[in-house]
Amino acid sequence: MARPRTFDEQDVIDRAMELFWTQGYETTSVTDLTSALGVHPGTLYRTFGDKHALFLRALAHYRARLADDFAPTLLEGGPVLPRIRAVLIGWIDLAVQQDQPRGCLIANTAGELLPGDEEVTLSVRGILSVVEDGFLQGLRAAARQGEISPALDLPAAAAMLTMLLEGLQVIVKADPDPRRLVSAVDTALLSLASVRD
Amino acid sequence: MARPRTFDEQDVIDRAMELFWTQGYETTSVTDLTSALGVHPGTLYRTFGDKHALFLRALAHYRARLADDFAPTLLEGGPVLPRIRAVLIGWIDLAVQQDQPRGCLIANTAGELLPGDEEVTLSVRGILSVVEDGFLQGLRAAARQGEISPALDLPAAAAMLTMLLEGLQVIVKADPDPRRLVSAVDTALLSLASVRD
DNA sequence: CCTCAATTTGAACGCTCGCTCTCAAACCGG
DNA sequence: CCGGTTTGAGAGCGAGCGTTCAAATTGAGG
Repeated sequence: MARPRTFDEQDVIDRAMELFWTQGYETTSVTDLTSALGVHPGTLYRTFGDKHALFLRALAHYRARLADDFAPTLLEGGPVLPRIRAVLIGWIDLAVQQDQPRGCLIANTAGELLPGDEEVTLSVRGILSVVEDGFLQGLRAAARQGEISPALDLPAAAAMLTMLLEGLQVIVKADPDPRRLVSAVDTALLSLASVRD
Repeated sequence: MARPRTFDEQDVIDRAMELFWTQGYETTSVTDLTSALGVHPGTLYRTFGDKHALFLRALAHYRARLADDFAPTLLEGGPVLPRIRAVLIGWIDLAVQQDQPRGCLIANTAGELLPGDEEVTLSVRGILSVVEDGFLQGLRAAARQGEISPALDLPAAAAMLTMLLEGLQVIVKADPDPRRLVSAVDTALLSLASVRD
């Protein structure tokens, strides 16, 4: 029995995430947020607390999206390594096709706010573990199907792929030449498949 | 025939680089700089221009230090792959031994300021090319000495190692567990050495 | 149709930011 | 010992920051 909201909370969080992703945390002012989201300061602060809390919500939203897509895509069936390659290449395309490569929200956030901001550090760590765990599940499936050697240290290989992905996101912001990036990814996967027991 | 300076310009740049590295660009205020460097605002602005210009000087200083150390260390003689491993592990140790892992100035800067800041983007791109070129020289030496297959795409492998290094610097800020990082590096190098022609 | 809780609204707060300006102090050639 | 020039010192600038608050607006319940 009160006035209903004129905005959808999830939608606002999603748009805030996009803004933080493109511009970074410090660079995105509350004024930017209110004008881009069509939400006035008072509303924003009553709904989300403050800018920092909204950012944490945006990170959680990112994690949720990732958890829904990432591991399932890798495990859809059939050969896994080409699927891992497709995911990595997809990230490159996503970053390059923008007029300005915006990289990865996680890599950007880590560079800007870690390790000083403890809450954000915990959130980023959680998201990275989603990625790493996804890769690990994919690699286990690949080992079962004989795509890679069972002698491989799979958790270590998953960590390596996670590093490759995040490193990719750093490089792409400085020099978005897709070919070099793709060939580097191919070399990494070719190497992984070359390990014999 | 004028009053001499009481500070060393290179020393100030070096300390400013440390501060930017630890805290990030936006988070480091001019007040932080003046108090930590013992240089007053007026002096700082007359000597370096502004905060942004000082940051560019710090990046150039970082590049100079890297160019002096990186490739030469890789090419000192003997097997190269263990040397590449030592360099990567050295980066991990450097990041972890601090009370707070501060990662890599380049990865942090890329996350925070790229691609919006064009001058910084150019500088970061240059530094990354120093790293990548160093790896490439190392890999060429490794190929000559039979440590890796001549069938490997060496530029692609150098790009892959650069990504691995930068990705490492992202991960270490979120979860500075050295063992997982080291095993990931080992897996990457083992894989590279496993490629046959 | 009135009531009342929750929302929208936008002005305004205190604060810190990057930066500038003025002025005295320090040095060196003559 | 003095003139000229650059330095050190630090108070202070406007602008923008994140944030708050009181008033106007809205709409469902009794």
